Amino acid sequence: MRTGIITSMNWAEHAHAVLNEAGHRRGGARHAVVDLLSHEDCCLTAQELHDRLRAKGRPVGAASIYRVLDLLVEQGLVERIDTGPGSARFEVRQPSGEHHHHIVCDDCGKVEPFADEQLEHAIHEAEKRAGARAHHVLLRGACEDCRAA
Amino acid sequence: MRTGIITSMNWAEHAHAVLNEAGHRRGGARHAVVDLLSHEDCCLTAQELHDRLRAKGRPVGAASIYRVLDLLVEQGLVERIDTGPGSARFEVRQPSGEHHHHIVCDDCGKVEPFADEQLEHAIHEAEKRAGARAHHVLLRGACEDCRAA
DNA sequence: ATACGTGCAAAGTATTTGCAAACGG
DNA sequence: CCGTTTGCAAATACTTTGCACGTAT
Repeated sequence: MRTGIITSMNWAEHAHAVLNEAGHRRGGARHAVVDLLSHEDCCLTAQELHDRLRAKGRPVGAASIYRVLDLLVEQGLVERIDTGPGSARFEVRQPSGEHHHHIVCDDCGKVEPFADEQLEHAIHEAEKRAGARAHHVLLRGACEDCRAA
Repeated sequence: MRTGIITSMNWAEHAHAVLNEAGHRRGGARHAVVDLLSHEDCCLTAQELHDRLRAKGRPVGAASIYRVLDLLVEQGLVERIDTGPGSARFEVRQPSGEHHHHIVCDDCGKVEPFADEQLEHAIHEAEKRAGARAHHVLLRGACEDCRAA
């Protein structure tokens, strides 16, 4: 996925525009979360967002992180992905619809992105048949690190 | 899915056999949970199990339910499915590998099963390519009830 | 008899909510 | 200025753990 940087700016702009449109103001916490998310290529947990923002010297209260994420999910700007117990993950939704799925390591819990053209096609067909409008696939298996160990 | 009743007995037997094999004794709580699960066609939350067992007049402590479920997942007898925040869902895993996926209603949160032959095929291909050994698909969209409303 | 299973209650996490202060437009 | 956003702390919801007792083998 080499498009992260290129589209990040677009997504951040897009996100602020949508929020503005919906009558939301641009506060510091929200800006920080949107900015951080826009530079990520794969999903993060609320905790990871919290930690990274603090590390960046722009700490944001946990509650605000959850509130901002809720808002973003509600506006369709972010996808919520439940990869297992303990914590939900959040990832930017490109307006183009371009996206990937995830493979979770059974052993260490690491989450990695993967994309598959054919699978995507089959899912869109299934979506139509079922009358759904979004989807997500989770694969499970040992990651390279754990396979080696 | 018309096979629920027919295979339930087999699965319950299978489950007890596997647990026995692994050196586990057959206590009351475990039996009650296995029995209930075996009669279900779709996934239940721990809370739902708790409630239904109580309603059946065979109350089981919440802790035991979680412990039994952990054990069943560990032995590959049950699949854990995270459909959203709040609670994980659990569903029997047929030894045959036969299974379905789920569609979650954006509105009311209801979870319904769906199966798709072609999709299943595409996923198996993707699994091979990614080196995974299990998968699960979640679709999202309004359910019939909510579409009507 | 003895180790595993169970239930209760206490402890942990992740997330949500109430509220007063800070802030954007 | 006024309503939104934020951060803190308290509250909640779900799940796990510690421990004493019950029970299967």
